[in-house]
Amino acid sequence: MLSSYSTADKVLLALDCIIFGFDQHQLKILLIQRDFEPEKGKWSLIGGFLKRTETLDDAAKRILNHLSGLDDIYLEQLYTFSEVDRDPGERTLSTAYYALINSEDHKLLEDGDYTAKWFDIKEAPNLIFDHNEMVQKAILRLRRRAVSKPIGFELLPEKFTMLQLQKLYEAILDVELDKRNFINKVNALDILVKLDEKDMTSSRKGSYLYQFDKEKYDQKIEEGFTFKI
Amino acid sequence: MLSSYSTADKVLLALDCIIFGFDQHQLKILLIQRDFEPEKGKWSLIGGFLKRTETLDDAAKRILNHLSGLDDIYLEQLYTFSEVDRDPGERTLSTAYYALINSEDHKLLEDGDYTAKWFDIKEAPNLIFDHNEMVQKAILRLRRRAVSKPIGFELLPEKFTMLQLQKLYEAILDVELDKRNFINKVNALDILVKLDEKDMTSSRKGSYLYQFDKEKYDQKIEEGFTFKI
DNA sequence: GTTTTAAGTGTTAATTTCACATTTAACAAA
DNA sequence: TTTGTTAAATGTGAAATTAACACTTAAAAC
Repeated sequence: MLSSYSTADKVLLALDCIIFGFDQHQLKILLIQRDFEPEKGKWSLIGGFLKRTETLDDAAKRILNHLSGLDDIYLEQLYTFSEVDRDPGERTLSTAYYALINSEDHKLLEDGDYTAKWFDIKEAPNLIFDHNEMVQKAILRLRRRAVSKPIGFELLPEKFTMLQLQKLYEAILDVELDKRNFINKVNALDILVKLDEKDMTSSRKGSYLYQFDKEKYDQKIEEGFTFKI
Repeated sequence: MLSSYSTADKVLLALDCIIFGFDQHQLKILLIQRDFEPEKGKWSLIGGFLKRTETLDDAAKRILNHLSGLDDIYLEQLYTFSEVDRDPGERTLSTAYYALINSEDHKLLEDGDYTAKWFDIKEAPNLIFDHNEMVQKAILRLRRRAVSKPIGFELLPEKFTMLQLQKLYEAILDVELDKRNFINKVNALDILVKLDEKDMTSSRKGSYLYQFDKEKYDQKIEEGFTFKI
């Protein structure tokens, strides 16, 4: 027998964001140290509660916008966590989202409620509630997505070198890649524009900068192309 | 500023199940015709509301058990749908799950509240709310999962022929596969047991029955094996 | 014993992936 | 202005995987 609306229980629905960044070496996540109860002083994901008048995507955007001032952040819903006692306060479910931001370009906003800090995904502190589990799930999802969708570029500055792109994929996939094979593969995709501009910070010779060509990518997708790294 | 528990809104959380079956030819989904309001008479997924004392997985199992009497059904959380006006009744979010059941072995239970019926995924009627979207997402998820995890067997009887397995994958992936290549690939996985028993219903010669060997699969996974069809 | 029907089986070509080392551009130092 | 230094740029061949493809066999029906 299906429950009717009237007899069904209402619950609090929270939303937690795993915010990924990349610092040219390691994949990072942004965590906050809570200045409020419960679990004051502990590290956690950035989160908030869903409002009656917004979708989960809206709520995720709102929370990220509040943190960063940005509203063009890559976001994807991950999973809804529902253990009965996951939050010791009240019966609360939480839908986790993950976000990809270019941590170089984007300064984070200050907020009296918390201090935010980037952590290497391999060196993150223990988190409250089920947030560790959320992070693990997000890493796995990011790994699967990054090889089948061109979302990695969200973590890089608009212009990047091939080596940066390679290091990014190495960090996401937690593997070492061969330079020539990687470049050959990326070039074969034919979705990057090689600029006339060089990044001179890393060597005397300088290395060419590239840009993701979204229009070209979209067109190729229409023609049946599949992205695969 | 993060919302505190006290000011946060509570919402109804529904749960809808996309129940997949396979009839030797086509991938099917189980739908019900609602005998109750709202949307009485229309087709919809099987669903219910989350109770305060259960997890989403629990709720999904409860709903499926009520329908089928079974409690060993393959289940996976799909996505949480949250459009503000997705349910015209009350502000309701819905977490969609998909389930795989062997529709031959398992008789469905009767229920006064609705009539349940199997539909080819390609011939399903229009559904209420955002249920069409849920089904589409479930099909895509099933496609991705079925090639990387041995979940297809959940849709087959315990003993099956190679042709049945091939037809199943053809139905899931919506492609035609080459018989010899498919068998070679499956045999190379080395996770099936070939029985001494034949299915004589389909030909004079009869075709050998196979069984999925879960222990062997689990052991191979531990040794670093990856399933891939 | 002949026919019928679906089951069962293997090889080759094509493509993709992987491993691997030398040359080049730009600046710095002599 | 030559030489040294450093990271960037570049291609090929072997190995593995995937894709294409057609004939033989077992069992029952007649």
